[in-house]
Parts: sequence; C-alpha cells; structure tokens
Amino acid sequence: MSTDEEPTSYSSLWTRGQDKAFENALAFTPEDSSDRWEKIAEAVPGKTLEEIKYHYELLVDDISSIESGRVPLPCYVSSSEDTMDGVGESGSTKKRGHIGHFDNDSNHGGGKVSRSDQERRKGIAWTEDEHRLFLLGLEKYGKGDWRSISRNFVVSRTPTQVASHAQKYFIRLNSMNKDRRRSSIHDITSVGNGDVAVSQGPITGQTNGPTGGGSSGKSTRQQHHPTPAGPVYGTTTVGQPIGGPLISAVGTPVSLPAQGHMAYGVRAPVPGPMVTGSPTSMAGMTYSMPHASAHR
DNA sequence: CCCTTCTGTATTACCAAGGC
DNA sequence: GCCTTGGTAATACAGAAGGG
Repeated sequence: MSTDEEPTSYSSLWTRGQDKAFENALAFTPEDSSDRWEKIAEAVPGKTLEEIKYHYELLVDDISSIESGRVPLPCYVSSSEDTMDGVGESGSTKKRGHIGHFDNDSNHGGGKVSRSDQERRKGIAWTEDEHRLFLLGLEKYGKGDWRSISRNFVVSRTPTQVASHAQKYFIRLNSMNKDRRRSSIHDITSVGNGDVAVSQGPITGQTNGPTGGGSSGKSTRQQHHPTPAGPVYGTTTVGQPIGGPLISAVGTPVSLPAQGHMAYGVRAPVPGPMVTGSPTSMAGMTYSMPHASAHR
C-alpha cells in the first residue's frame, strides 16, 4: 500500500527500486573487481558511492545480527491490516504483502522460496469442534463466505484457514466413495447427531456423497487439544462407518459461540472450551447451500 | 519395524468483483 | 481504468496411518 517507492527526498532513504538495483548489482559485480563499488553505484540511481558502501555495511551488519541470533527474525508486523493474530498471519498476507524491506537475501519474492531454510509452519490440526463450527457456519453463510464463518463461527481460524479447510473438505466429500480411505475429520459432515448430512448438497458441484454423506469420523489425531481425555464427545452415531468399525467421536452437539460475534481476529481464548457440550438442538440441519455461483 | 501411501495444513498464484 | 479485496485452485510439505 504505498510503502514502496517512497520518494527519496532524503537520499539515505532507499526505495525498493534502488534496493533491488543494489542487490542485483551486488550479485553481478565480482567481489574482486577493483571498481566494484563504482559499478554498483552506477547501477543504483540516485545513490552515491558513500551511500552504497554504507548501505552495504548495514546490510552485512543486519545479516550477521540475524545469523548470530541477536535479532529475532522479524515477524514483520505487517503494515496493519492484520489485526489478526499469530496464527492468522496466513490470513491475508497474500502476495501483495511483501513487506520485508530487503528480504533478507535468500527470498526474493520470486515465488517459491526454498522453504528448507525457513521452517515451514507446522499447522494446527482442526479439532472436531472447530470442524463442526465450520459446518454450522457453512450452513448459515453458505459456501464462499469464509470471512463470516471465520468471524462468527470458527473464530479460532482465519478466513484463509477456513477456506483451505473447506477446500479439502469438499474434495473429501467428492471422493466419498473411494473405497479405501482413512478416517478423517472431514468425515464429519453434520453438526448434530444426525444422520443429516450435507449429503444432499454437492457443494462444489460434486456429484455427491452417495453414502448419504457418509460420515463418522474418528479422527484419532486430535492430539493437541487439552480436551480432557475424557468423554467430552459423546459416542455417536453419525452416519455410517466408512470402511470399518470406526468409533466415532462425532456428532456431539455443539454449542454455538454465536451471538457473541467476537471481534475479528481475537482468538477464542482456547478453541476447545468453546464447546462445552451444551446441546444445541441443532440436529437435523439441512444444508441449503447457495449454489457455488452465489458469489460471482 | 520400516516403507509407502494418504491426509491435513499452509502457502502461493491466478482470477473476478467491487470501489474509487 | 486502476487498485484493492476476496475466493478458488494448485502445490508443497510434514506427519500419521496402514500394510507387509
């Protein structure tokens, strides 16, 4: 949003263009070249030899600081928008973002930065509760309005996360009848106990889950979530087990966070507690999906 | 127990709609 | 007409489940 290309009234301010030119020149000018700095200075419009050298020193300094661990890698407090929390940062950095001034060498926005050097975020598994809230939100707002769903239902997830989750969810739905499948959280297709599943609604235009939205999930992997090992989830009967005796932990009534309408970006204190098991007569929801085309 | 396959999350790129 | 915003598709990667 305009942070780039600031007019350099004061010559020690570097525009991105200058920075870029500097980086390029630095890269292409042999280190042993006697007139290296002159060449670089030539390549960077508006900068003197002194400034180039100074800038380089700062750069080296920065890098060594980072490497020595003295400087925590900036989380680039983004220019704003992100009222979102940590997790959310995926939220909407989008491509335009690109805030890091000189991107710390290695990654020039050039797309695929080898992530090997940059720990890929691990990802936080969706809990069944979140997934149910997601379904509720889906039911209420329909496909596409991830923002609202995130805001009013799955408050612990950003719209991007919701969308991503939805993407896989629908894909899963689509391949409902592939015989060999592992159980997954996406097997939960309804919020309540019910046999009501989303089945009827080919959301992505899928031909649909024959198994009546076959469902049941067991999601053995909700490792992290301090849900007291105890039966927070009732045993259930959601749909039919897919390919085996899945003991499902699904189908627990979910309590809507609802009315609260939490400020966007404020995380629910803990995702878990939100669902205390208070029943919500939510059984039998039918999905009245607006057609995918709804938005557009 | 090890290897393979599959799932889930995050990230990036592209595209379309809306606002100015 | 351009810029911003938001959604979808595609892809990368890590980890767990499943099978031998």
